[in-house]
Amino acid sequence: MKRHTWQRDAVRAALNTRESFVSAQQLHAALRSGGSSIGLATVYRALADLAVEGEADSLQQEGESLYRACTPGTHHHHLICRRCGLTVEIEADAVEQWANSVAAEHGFTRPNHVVDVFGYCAPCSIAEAPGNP
Amino acid sequence: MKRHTWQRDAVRAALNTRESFVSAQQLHAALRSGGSSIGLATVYRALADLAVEGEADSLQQEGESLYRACTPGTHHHHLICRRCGLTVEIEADAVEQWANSVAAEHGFTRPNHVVDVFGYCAPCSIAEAPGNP
DNA sequence: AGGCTGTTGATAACGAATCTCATTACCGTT
DNA sequence: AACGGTAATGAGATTCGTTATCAACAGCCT
Repeated sequence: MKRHTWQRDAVRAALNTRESFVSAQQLHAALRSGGSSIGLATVYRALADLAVEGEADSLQQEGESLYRACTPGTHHHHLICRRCGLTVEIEADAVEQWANSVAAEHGFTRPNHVVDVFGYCAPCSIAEAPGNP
Repeated sequence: MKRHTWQRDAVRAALNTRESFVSAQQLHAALRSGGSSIGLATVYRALADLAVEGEADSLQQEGESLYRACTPGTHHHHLICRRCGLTVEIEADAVEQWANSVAAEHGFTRPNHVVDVFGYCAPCSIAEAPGNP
């Protein structure tokens, strides 16, 4: 049976204050520096649970898992700034259908897909323009 | 200046014999058990180079990097069997354009994208059918 | 052949993530 | 309100993929 703890709430709350993907370690550090005594393992467990329950999205980058709060119940993808991490949720019905049909064409069943778009957001495009180190 | 060594060739050759994604460690083990004395670090370096030069594709799964030989010079994505790893290269012009336009719509520049489709290939669909453990 | 220098490989070091297990505290029951 | 079982916690140890170190080696140019 599943229990309600202040630690889970703290992780969920901390995740909701951000609009970019963060690692478990970053979140743990932020919570600790905010005065919490939460443990690292608990942050990992809470994030994994949130991802399973559909309250958070996760992606892997450079060998670590990043998490972000998401609007539950909707299937969506992400547009992510490679520089500052700013993330926008995007819908892509056309891509969903393409993925399903390309899988079917090759005899694949139970299709899943990973679709993420990376780039430089408007502010970061200016900041990192050629000649602006 | 870049030098030509038998180790790089061995890694490239080993990669070309496979049509699924493999980890650096798997490749290293295969090469060693094939009589080679190549070092693990060298396999990592060779794979990283091949990926940069466009001779290999890479993806991250469960915290490790997997590599696969690819047809150089073409931009493509992958349809990957979650059970046996069988991989098919797929073209997706429509998805490229969608990615570019969705990035532009939100003011993002220099768009990249990660698009991979996972599923069960035909043989594995049968092997893992509900009721076939 | 000689020498410069990029490459190799055994090992150490690193870091993210997980496991262990004694302790804590949530929550339905009484 | 006290109880008790039991899921959750957290400090530390552990695992495992990957990278750094550095002396020895070997490719390539002259």
